[in-house]
Amino acid sequence: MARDLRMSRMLHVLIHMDRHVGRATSEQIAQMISTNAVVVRRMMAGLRERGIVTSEKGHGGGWQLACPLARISLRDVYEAVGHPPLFNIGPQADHSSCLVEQAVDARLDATLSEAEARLLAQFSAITVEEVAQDFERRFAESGHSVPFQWHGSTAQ
Amino acid sequence: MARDLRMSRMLHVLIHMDRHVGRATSEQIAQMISTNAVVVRRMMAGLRERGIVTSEKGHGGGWQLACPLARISLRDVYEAVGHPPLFNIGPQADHSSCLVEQAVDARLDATLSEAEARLLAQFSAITVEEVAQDFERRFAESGHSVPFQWHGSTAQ
DNA sequence: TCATATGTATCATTAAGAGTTACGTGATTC
DNA sequence: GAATCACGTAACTCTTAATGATACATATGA
Repeated sequence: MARDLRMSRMLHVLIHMDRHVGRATSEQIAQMISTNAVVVRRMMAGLRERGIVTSEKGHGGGWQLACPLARISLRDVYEAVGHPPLFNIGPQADHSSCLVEQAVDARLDATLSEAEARLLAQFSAITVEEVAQDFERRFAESGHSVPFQWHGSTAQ
Repeated sequence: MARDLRMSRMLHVLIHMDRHVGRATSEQIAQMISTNAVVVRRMMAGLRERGIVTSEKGHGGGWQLACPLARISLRDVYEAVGHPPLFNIGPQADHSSCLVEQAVDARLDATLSEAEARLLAQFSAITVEEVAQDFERRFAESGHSVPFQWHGSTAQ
């Protein structure tokens, strides 16, 4: 597919959850981001392992934030969804016996690694709360009457 | 597929071509990078348009460097192979009416755009000649008797 | 005129994310 | 304790983009 959407989608979900009363089911979350409940559980599993969200089974179950958005960085979310490869370009994974190819791969790897480190540092410096505030500004400018646009069915 | 290999492969090819006497056919180049001659022509077309290489048809034809490696930056090569998307992560391409999603996408796009600009600046600052010198160092340390490891059949 | 090599359209293959179905397990409600 | 709800997860299919392969046209040189 085009590219990995998990980080973007999880940020979207986390901010909605922060404004969501009580628990949200996988089905409700799936409707927020226009996808399937199984896809949601797959993504959320990584966040649960890191203590960002909790899940409960059975009646009244679902997902809930386990910490304030101010304590979650974009880096945390990136790692939680499985730290997918950042770049779409780069050398082949396997090693060649050709010294030219080795030199090219090494130089490209080094350049990309440096860029990756810088980008991850940026992610570390941005909290989900900051992004939520971006949304608040947009909302204030829009003049809507609800704190966010709720796509799915009403909360439990 | 895993990721876009064109930039890496083209760098590999350009350095080989710089050490190659006369013209190299698509078939010979394809063997250098273990692929198909048509794939090579597809990649090289972009380089020809930018004046990096020239091509000749018929007997004795093939590809030839049109300028010294010192005049070609990694950025030039990146653009020549069609500037493929740099990142494997990011928001969905289409726009949503959800203000939360808009805020997330905008913040992510901004962060990635900044990272992209920095990486492209890095690419602009590195010439293919520098990478060729990386190879020369590796070669000197390896103690081989030929200036590079030629994978294909002997040159014309 | 024939062999050679590029130019290109068209289709097949491949890899990874995303989507879907099916079924198991635990928790709540009745 | 039976039914229902919701997560947990395995095992598929679908989609997309890069890559690989085939076929054929065109141009060039021997």
